Amino acid sequence: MESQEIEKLLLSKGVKPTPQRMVIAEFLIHTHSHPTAEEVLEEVSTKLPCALSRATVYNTLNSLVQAGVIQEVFTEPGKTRYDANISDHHHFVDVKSGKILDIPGDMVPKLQEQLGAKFKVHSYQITFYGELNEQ
Amino acid sequence: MESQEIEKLLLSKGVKPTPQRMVIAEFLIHTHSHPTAEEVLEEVSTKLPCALSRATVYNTLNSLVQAGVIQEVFTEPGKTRYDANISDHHHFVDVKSGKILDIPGDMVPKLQEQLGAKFKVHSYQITFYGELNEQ
DNA sequence: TACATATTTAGAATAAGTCTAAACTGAGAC
DNA sequence: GTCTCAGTTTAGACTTATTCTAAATATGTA
Ligand SMILES: [Mn+2]
Ligand SMILES: [Mn+2]
Ligand SMILES: [Zn+2]
Ligand SMILES: [Zn+2]
Repeated sequence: MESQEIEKLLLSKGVKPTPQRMVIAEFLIHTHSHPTAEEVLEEVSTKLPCALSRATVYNTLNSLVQAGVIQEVFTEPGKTRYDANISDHHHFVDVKSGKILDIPGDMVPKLQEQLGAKFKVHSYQITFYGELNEQ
Repeated sequence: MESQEIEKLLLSKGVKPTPQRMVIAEFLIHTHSHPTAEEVLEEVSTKLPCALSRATVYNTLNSLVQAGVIQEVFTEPGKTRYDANISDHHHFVDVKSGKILDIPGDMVPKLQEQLGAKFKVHSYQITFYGELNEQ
């Protein structure tokens, strides 16, 4: 995605595209690594001429979640990860490498209607733990 | 479950049933509330004639997870919850009350085989977020 | 009893995340 | 062009969940 498209995306979601927000959003949109806030800070601060504070990283991540530009991913205790892929998808944790891969929503059956009348499901999240097979 | 059964359970899993471990295991086995470590400490320390330290609560919870007597449940960032229900099941978070309910595994289709040859799934966890309907 | 080992303890340390109050920025109003 | 003000960023303090540490206790065995 081009920088200009990202700028338009933020504007369309009501987030003012400041330089700090732009570089964080660009990083998230261009990676598939599901980084933590700390990883975002490390990666992004090198690409910036000026300093970038921890508070701004957290503020920006929370704003982008709020605005629906990115989502939080919980796969392990004590750490929140961030994901610019907001399409219908789930996650596969390779327990060997710790890598987190996207599993498209259509690779699993739809579960929205499975729980009957008692539960009104807004959303659901499947986390798979396992190993990537060779090749 | 009787106290003696719980004692046998711990012994069978190689966990020595000390008084602290017993009272923590009993509390977890008798609740459906998916408590945090802090909640376990609060609840259990009132039932004990002596003091119970935070470290022992965390050590015991980790030992019980290790031994397969209980499992960790991640439904929100920054908090680990504990669950003595180790049967095949998933979780429903009522976003109004915050309550976490068990969803038996057979209420959703089996997903083990869905991901094809590339992924070897050891386990998976579905978290539903939504509302409980009336009645 | 004596010794070794496992367990528990209080409190220090760490790490993720939030809050605060001051400094900075940029878009109008004049 | 300066003034003003709301919004943003900042460094660092703070909070909270969890782990670590080193000393004290309990347990099991010889
Ligand atoms: Mn992608
Ligand atoms: Mn039950
Ligand atoms: Zn993803
Ligand atoms: Zn459960």
